[in-house]
Amino acid sequence: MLIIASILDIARLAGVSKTTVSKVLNHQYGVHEETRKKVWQAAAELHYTPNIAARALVTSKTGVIGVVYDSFKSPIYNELAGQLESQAQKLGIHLVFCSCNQQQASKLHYIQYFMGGAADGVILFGSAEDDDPVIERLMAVKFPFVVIEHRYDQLQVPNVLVDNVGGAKQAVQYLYKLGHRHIAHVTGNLRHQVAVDRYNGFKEAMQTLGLEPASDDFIHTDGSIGCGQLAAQALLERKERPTALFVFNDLIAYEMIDELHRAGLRIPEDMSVIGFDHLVGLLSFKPGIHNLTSISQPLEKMAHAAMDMIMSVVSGQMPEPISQQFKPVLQEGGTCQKRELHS
Amino acid sequence: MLIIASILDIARLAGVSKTTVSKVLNHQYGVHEETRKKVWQAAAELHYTPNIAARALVTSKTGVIGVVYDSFKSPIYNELAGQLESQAQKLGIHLVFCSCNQQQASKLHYIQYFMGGAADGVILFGSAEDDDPVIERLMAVKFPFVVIEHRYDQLQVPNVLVDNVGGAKQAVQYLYKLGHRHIAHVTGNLRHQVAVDRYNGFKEAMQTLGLEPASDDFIHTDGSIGCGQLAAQALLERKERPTALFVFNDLIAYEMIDELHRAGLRIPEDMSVIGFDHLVGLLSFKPGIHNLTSISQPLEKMAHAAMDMIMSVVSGQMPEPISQQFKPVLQEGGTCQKRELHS
DNA sequence: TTGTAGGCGTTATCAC
DNA sequence: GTGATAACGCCTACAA
Repeated sequence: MLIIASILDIARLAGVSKTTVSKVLNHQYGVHEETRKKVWQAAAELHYTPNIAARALVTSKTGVIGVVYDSFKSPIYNELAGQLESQAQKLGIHLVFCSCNQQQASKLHYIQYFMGGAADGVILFGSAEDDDPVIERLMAVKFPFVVIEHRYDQLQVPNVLVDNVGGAKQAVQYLYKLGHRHIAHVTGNLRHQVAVDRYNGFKEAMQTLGLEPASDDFIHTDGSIGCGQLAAQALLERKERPTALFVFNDLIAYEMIDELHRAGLRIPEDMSVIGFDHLVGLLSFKPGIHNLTSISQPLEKMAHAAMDMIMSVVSGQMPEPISQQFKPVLQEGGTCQKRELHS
Repeated sequence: MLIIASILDIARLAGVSKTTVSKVLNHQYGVHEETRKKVWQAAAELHYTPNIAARALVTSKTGVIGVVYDSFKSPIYNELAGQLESQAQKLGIHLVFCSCNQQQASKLHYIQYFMGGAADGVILFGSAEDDDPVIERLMAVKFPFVVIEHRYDQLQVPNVLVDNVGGAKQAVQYLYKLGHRHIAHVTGNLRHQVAVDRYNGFKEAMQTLGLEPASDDFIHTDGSIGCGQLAAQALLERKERPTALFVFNDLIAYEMIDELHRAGLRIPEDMSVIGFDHLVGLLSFKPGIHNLTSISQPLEKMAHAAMDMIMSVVSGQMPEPISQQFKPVLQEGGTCQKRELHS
């Protein structure tokens, strides 16, 4: 039922051979002006659409890079998507995105789809701990890929990431300078490398400062929507509360602030809160009570680096350096407050 | 350099023919148990990845539906993406998303990519007025597609949409019942059908109620980030202000509220505001001062309908009905207030 | 300047 | 149960 015309159809209509049509459609050299016109006219008339499957089959190039997400739900991913798009547009290549909705099987399927000729390379986004089979697979067949957010210390994997450990340390040091001594950490899903890194950064910074967080100064979440409410409730139940919170990311921080607020706590008077990601700019259109203090990621630079990397991997050379780490920056908002030390 | 194994490689390693390998990998019937085992083992050993380009070439089926956005920037699109993903997962098919960043040329390229064998059909998202060449193209070659948000009264185009005219009318009637008589409308980008429909709905409802909006009761925006600030400033400059605003969408409404607030106006005491899209649920993690009153779209139902439609179009039959319209629902928040009539 | 022929990796038809 | 062989639509030597 589909009436997509092929080169052969054009050739017949224009009264020339397939080769000539192909030449006109691509290289455009060594063809008579007359013939060329006829071919273009026939192509237009037939609404010719090149079959990229067939073309990819013979050239093994599609001009497309696939991007695989864990989920479309996180605003930070969306922001990065926009940045990647801009870069891609400049480079004249095209990006297609997909989300595996946290399902590993689905992720593998998409990878296969891309490996099997739908893309020249993939950008993997996220740091789920069970990503390893996917990475192994890609490495085994030497399919071009770049990872964003995950960290591979052993393997030679092209990746761009943010120094999450350092970012967490910055947060702790900042709170310390403000006079806070009892600081709690609300973790993300520790099955993701990002969450582990921020967790470790927190612990290290605390130890360096001579502070020993108690076990209940770690409030664990799974990073899902609504987990901030639960975390806040857990916090509220304690008799002795910390004076400051370093929260895995802004989403959770906002959720917690909302819940703490509801319970009558004032931010930052009763509790200082610092997040991660610095989504405040992104959400500026929604006027909030609080302008969250947060650690920001240089998304534009990261997108740029990731695109450069994938392009060079696709063209056959390992990027130099193979891994790029970016420094996050603390952005002061209005959710942290100085604290007198004689508390 | 890529070392992706083919069926031929497996055949050699397993000591059988290509045909047999193909049978094992797909149909799984009429092959000896012994042989089957050998083939699977060889496939695993070689990290076999089917070449979907080649497969698509002969079967003209990919199991993938392409989704084309105007932009990744709008939160409502993301929400819908999530819904579509859920539906697709249930149906066992895969979705890849791309955004043309408002560039028509880019959109055409993606369409060609999908038409040329990367997908079995496409879902088009948005209602830019210059989409027509894309639609024409798809119709000319009878490539399966479904449109969300655009409205085609003349053409037989499979589409799902929200009754934007009706939604706008609801908003006006609601404000009228609250006692408002001087109502202004902040438009979206009128080059998009959605914006035009809401604009028309507003005008019709006003006329029906015997209210005649002045020309400066229409504040025009292009729908871009930051346009709400400008709209609010335009509003503030006027000597005689309306008592209520019907705003094209929630983003703009939030931006305006923010700006009006800054200028000392209280919402809803000094100005009632109603938006469209009902993003409040989506942004619930960021505690705001205001819980916006808004017209909500039944995104889940729409995603469901769109997926059903594209599946039936792909399988060769026109969906019945060819167009599905959904009713938006007014969700009361805290940004609209009763107004005494003796103003 | 133009045309012929071969092959990319897969599936499908039809012999053996 | 198994294996040749012919497409699918395209590109690209190489030949005319």
